Amino acid sequence: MKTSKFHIMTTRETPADAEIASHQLMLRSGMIRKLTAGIYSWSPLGWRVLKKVEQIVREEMDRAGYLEMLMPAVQPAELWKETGRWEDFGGQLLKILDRAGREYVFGPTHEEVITDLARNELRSYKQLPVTFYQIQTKFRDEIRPRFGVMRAREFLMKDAYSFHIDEASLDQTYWEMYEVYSRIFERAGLMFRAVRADSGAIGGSQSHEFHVLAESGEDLIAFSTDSEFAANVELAEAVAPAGATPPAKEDLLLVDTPDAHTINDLVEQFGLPVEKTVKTLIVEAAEESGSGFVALLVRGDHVLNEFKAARLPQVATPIRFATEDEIHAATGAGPGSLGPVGLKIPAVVDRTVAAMSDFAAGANQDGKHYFGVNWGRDTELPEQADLRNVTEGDPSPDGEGTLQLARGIEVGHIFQLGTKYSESMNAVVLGEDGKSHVMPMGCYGIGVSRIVAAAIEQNHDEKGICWPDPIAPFQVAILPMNARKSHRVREAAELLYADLQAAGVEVLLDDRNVRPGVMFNDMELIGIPHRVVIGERGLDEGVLEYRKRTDTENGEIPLEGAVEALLERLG
RNA sequence: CGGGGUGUAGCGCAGCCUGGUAGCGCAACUGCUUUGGGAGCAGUGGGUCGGGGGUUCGAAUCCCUCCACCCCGACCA
Repeated sequence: MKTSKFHIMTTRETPADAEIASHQLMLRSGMIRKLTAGIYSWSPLGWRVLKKVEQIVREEMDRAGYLEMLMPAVQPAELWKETGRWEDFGGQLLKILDRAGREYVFGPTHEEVITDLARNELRSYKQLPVTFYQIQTKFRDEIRPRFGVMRAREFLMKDAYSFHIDEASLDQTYWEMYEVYSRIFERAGLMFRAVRADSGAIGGSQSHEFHVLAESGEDLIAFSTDSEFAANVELAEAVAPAGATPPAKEDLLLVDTPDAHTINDLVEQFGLPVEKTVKTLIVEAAEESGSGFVALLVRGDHVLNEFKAARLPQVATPIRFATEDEIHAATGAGPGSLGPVGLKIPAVVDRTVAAMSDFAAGANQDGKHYFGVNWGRDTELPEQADLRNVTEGDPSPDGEGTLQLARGIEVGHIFQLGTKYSESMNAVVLGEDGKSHVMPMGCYGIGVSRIVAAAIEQNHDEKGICWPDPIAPFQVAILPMNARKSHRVREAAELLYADLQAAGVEVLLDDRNVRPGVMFNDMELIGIPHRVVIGERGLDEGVLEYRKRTDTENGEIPLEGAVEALLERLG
């Protein structure tokens, strides 16, 4: 491709409403253009990248023996009413009417359609297991679309669905899919982690999310230094401290702390180590507990995990923090002066807190704290539970290694659905035993368009995008210097261009009559991984200038055999 | 859905408070010069000032209303 024939639409200025790097760079490089909130056009340049990702996904799915198909984007409401999701899916479901006033949805996902197909087509266990997939535009009416195609309303997704005679078969395909997904992200050249996700209300089902690691990720994940363990921070267990609680060394001391209303104040004003402080949070109690409010205690530098807290039988669901007035009424003190000693309401302490000694906490009197608090001696140790978010350095819940934290962008999700849809839609086959069996199902999604944005988040610098080779729109950019004046340069560029194309390389020749700086900046912004500069100077010496996008220094390759030399570098 | 903000040339913005015939930078187009890191000079084109209504001799500017977009939150997991 030549730039003169390929619509390059780079911009120097950053659009005002783009916040994160990938969004800015996709707009500046001209990969996408916004049509309306959360809905984007993909330019010829962007489309090349999207197709690359799509093709990697397709090849790996095909290789695993999964069957590609295409389902309708527009689906009748009846199917969604059958599974109850017409109501349950919520506002993200885009409902549309046809001219006769019949109700439809624009598919945000396709469990209903595929299950309908399966119940009509699948009759015998001999046809199982089978996995169908499609790569298709989905629409979810996000409450707040943002970050460009990262969280768009319309997006490209690969969704797959598997059908089985029993749970064991489902489990087998599930783990197979886990490997397929891992290969896909590896092939795309991305750093990723498979993260165990919440099995949640559905219970017992396996579920993993695949996250591309990037600082701007919306999810915080914890993973072990030494094992495969990885989990969303909100779901990772904070392991109870090993070893016995250190013995008390200090006496209980009531201290005037008129200006200390937060843990920070306490640490700054009294020079206490934050690990020796405890904070007390008051939430509404479950009705049957009859106490009105419950205190939750975590170490000063720890963060209460609302998921974990909400699961406590003592705590009302949904979880609600007490107001300042309620706290006063329940404890006799303000929120900045609460603690376990002399507390009038029931409390639950984090397991880390339970193992602390000689710590500081509010005295339940305004403007006073106790220092040197010890369990048992100064107050009864309340019930213990895992209440906090894990932090970096915590032991891994699986006992191997310690936890590290990283931000991730969810680009894939695999799930053992079980019979949720097959049961409500009566998708059954005859088994070997001659009886009807409801088919357990799995579903497996990959956000194809999101991967493009995630890849940029993970691979960019101050000049622009740094595509991993496998998903770059072009592999090589040829920049002729002053081609207008130099027929030698022009000819050398055309020759190399033709030779690389003949060798099957995707190459972009910048034949625009623009200054070199423009070419350099555009090609770096667009992120083409390999750059060849052709100039009179080099031709005199029989060399071409070569530079990898992520390198900081220029290299040279001999004009003689340049194609072969380049092919080697493309890997 | 609640709160906040913004809509003026393709992009980024000023003008609005204090009403008087719409401007700057970048981009685009033409010509000449220039060509190893976003060129210089000269010239040109481009605007329903988000839409509708009102006040006024006169509205980008003031008032009402609708719409769109952005940010924070809630929701969702």
